[in-house]
Amino acid sequence: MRDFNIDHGQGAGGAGVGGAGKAIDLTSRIAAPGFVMGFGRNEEIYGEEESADFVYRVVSGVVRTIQVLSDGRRQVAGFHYAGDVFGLEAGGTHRLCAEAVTDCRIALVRRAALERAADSDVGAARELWALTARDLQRLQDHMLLLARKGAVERLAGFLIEMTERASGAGVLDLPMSRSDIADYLGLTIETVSRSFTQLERDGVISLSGARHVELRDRAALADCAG
Amino acid sequence: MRDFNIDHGQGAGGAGVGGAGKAIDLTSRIAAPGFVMGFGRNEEIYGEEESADFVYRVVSGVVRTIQVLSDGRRQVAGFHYAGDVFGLEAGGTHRLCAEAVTDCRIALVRRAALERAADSDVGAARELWALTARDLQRLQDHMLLLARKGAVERLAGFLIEMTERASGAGVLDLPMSRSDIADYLGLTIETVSRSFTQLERDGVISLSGARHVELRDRAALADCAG
DNA sequence: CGTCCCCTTGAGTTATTTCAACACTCGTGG
DNA sequence: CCACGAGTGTTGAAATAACTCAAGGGGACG
Repeated sequence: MRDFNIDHGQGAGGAGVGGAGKAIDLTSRIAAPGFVMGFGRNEEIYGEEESADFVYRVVSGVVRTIQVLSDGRRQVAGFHYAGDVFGLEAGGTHRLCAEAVTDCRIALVRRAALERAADSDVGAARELWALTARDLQRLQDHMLLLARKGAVERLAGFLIEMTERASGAGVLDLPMSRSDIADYLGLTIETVSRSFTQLERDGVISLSGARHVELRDRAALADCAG
Repeated sequence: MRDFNIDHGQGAGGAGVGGAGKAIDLTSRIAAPGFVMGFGRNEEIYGEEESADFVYRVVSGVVRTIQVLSDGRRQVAGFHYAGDVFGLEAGGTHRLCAEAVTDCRIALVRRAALERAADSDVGAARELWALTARDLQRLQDHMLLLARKGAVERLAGFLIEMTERASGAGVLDLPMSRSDIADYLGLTIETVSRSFTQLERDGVISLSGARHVELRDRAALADCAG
């Protein structure tokens, strides 16, 4: 977090949040004097073991949170899209690190401000809890995928998850690399690639370039996901 | 939850909690008029999709929470020992189901009571959040294990996790079956069994019966866990 | 003493990884 | 404008880890 590309001002107004009220909006209840920073592709937003002084919200772009094993094996814990909050910890330090998948703008909120808000406002406290609970729930589903599903099932599950997040347009845009997908799904890039081709051969999806996926048969895709 | 084996009274006093203050004690801050129920081995405590009217605390015995895939594939999400709280949901329904691994006694607390407490007492609200956050953290570690580790590493990781929970005695007691362990680690019972034998061959552990494990070389075990 | 259940072990199969080669895209500089 | 190289994705062939199927062992309990 070295390069200060600060975009001071009403960090709230930006892109992404509003919408159908689905995304929990940290700033709706909490008077957060957030400021916005820009990050370039693959830039680190915060590191593992760093003290968790801030909570982050994606204004635009995509972010990944990752965990690294001592010997270098990497696990992508999740992808975060516009409106998503990440980096919220109950304890004092970050357990994952966060990196920009694409160029992105991130709103920062001081953790201390949230603590204060939670201490006085019951609704705010509940909102923080809900955010953590939502992460937990997503992780449970992901755990089932990792523990019990085959390569094609995992990829199908991933595509469905991404459809739910990105705009509902016919063509799904995947800003992350094969390597990111592989590390999210607990596979190798080769297996991810082969699974893509298999889904395409089966007529479930159609690829145009590596990052654009057209979902031809959503029911079949859901089927593949198990 | 059909067989009502209720053991009314001061559900708080029971076994398990106290200790070194490590376990978060739901009843310390929250005046919970909990009551205690007994469950037999393999009995269901609550089911998936059941409405989450209660939160549970293990008084004695061991509990597993599980997830089942439509085609029957099973995933054990976690094991819960005396003092552990489980079944706490931010939403209204249980996402997992819970079963008794051994005969056990479980303290039940009305969810509504907790909600009320959280609305008036900031500390209680924070405690609920902390419980969820702790689950989340454990799940992140587990996800890394599932996604990126080999069979022996997974088993070693499991044994270390269990040592941290059970009493620190030299011999570790594993009340759960090989099938439970396999479903927790995303393996088959055969692979779990083979991994046990390999750790024994390598002089890391020593088995006496299937459920008693002596940790001969804890450093080597930690090594195996990666 | 026999039966049941669970655990272990072996042998063959399968899914995924590993290693290696090749194709595509996209800037950069000649 | 084309050649080049780096980065990224795909494909093939061989190796390997884990799974499946099958058989046998041992303890608990009637």
